[in-house]
Amino acid sequence: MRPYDERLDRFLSQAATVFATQGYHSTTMRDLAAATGMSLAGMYYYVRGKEELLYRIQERSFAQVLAGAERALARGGDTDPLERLQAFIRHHVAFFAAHMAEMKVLSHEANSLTGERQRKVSAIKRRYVDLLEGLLKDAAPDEPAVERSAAAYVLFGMMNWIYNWYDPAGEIDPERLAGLIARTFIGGFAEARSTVHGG
Amino acid sequence: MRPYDERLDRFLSQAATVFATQGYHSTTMRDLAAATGMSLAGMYYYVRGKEELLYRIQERSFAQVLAGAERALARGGDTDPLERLQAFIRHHVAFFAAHMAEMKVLSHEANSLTGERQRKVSAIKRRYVDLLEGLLKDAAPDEPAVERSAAAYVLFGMMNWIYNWYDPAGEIDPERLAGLIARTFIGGFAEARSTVHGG
DNA sequence: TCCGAATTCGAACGATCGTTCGAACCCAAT
DNA sequence: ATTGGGTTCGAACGATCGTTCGAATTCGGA
Repeated sequence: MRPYDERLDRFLSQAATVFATQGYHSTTMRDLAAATGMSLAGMYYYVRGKEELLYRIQERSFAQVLAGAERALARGGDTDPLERLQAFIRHHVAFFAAHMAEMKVLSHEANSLTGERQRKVSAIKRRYVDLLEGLLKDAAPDEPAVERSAAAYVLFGMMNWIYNWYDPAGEIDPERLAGLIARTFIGGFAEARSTVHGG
Repeated sequence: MRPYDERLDRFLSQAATVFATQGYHSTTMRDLAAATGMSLAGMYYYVRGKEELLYRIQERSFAQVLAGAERALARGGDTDPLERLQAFIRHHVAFFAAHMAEMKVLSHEANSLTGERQRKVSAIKRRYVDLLEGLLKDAAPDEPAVERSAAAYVLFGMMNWIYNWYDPAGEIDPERLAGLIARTFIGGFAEARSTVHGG
């Protein structure tokens, strides 16, 4: 990897940490200069502007989590729909916990991009949501599409909200949290199915 | 109600809508003036500044949802822990759906306040979280406090995330969504308990 | 050692922000 | 008609923002 790319990567990671802590809009380019040790003008050698910086962070993180999820599903080799669903959840939570800053920026600043950049990130998000909805379709084929879509977002809510409260270094390690969420959703998912259609 | 208070209330509601749409930080006082029909300087007769405007919105919404939850629990008269938990969930989701703008501002701009104002809103939030944790304690007395706290935040994630995707005027009406979330969590909650402690 | 490209940076620009201030306006009571 | 407090507003201020530009610096290959 070229020195330029390494420095860019470091820059993106450091910026993600600042964005996660202060929020995108209240972070100034001067804050980023102070946090990275670069000069104010120097950052513009690596990035066209503040919004492209946010875009690069979001695009990189989303591509990673999407590729990671597909890898986790392929590696598992599972054929049981519920086990595949569980694998997806475990990967998402584990990745989230391991990359809190980037994932917080991805979740919390989802509407901070504009125009073409907004559209590009939304396209990746769509693929990721589709991936989960496909898993839910295999797990509950008789479910109406509307409820399945709602269930997908309910699950994403459980998982993405953790940037608001979870401390990866606290008492609950990421694997335990992933298990808690997976059991809560899958258990409730099965329960809801039998309740909705049976009574 | 005095005309002044009515105009203030209208102002807070309109401002909440703009904050919910554009985000707090990228909303300018000039945007608010245009949306409310007031002049730029005129708004300062009702509010000390932009941050106090956000504070008034958050404080008002949080007080409402907290009081509403306590009322819903008292009115229900339920003694069964699971039914009380369900009543809490139904109220929270229904209130959220009925006041999307304010609740989005409350959820998404939770860290946009500073100093004393931040502390005051956090204090109300603490009371609200404690209320839910108390319900969870009644529903699962043997659960360790750490897991119960995590479960509370997982539930809040399911419920508060809806500002990212839910359309109250869409195919799923609020009651149906509340039912979906309540069944998902309570079903999974029971499932998780038996799984964790049983094997 | 020297050269040219890659990289860094101090200093400044124009734009936009939140806020302020004093005057103007409205309206019920005198 | 006049007063006076409640309410609105045009205009401007100082601060801070993202960005730019040309010069300075660094550094590997000849």
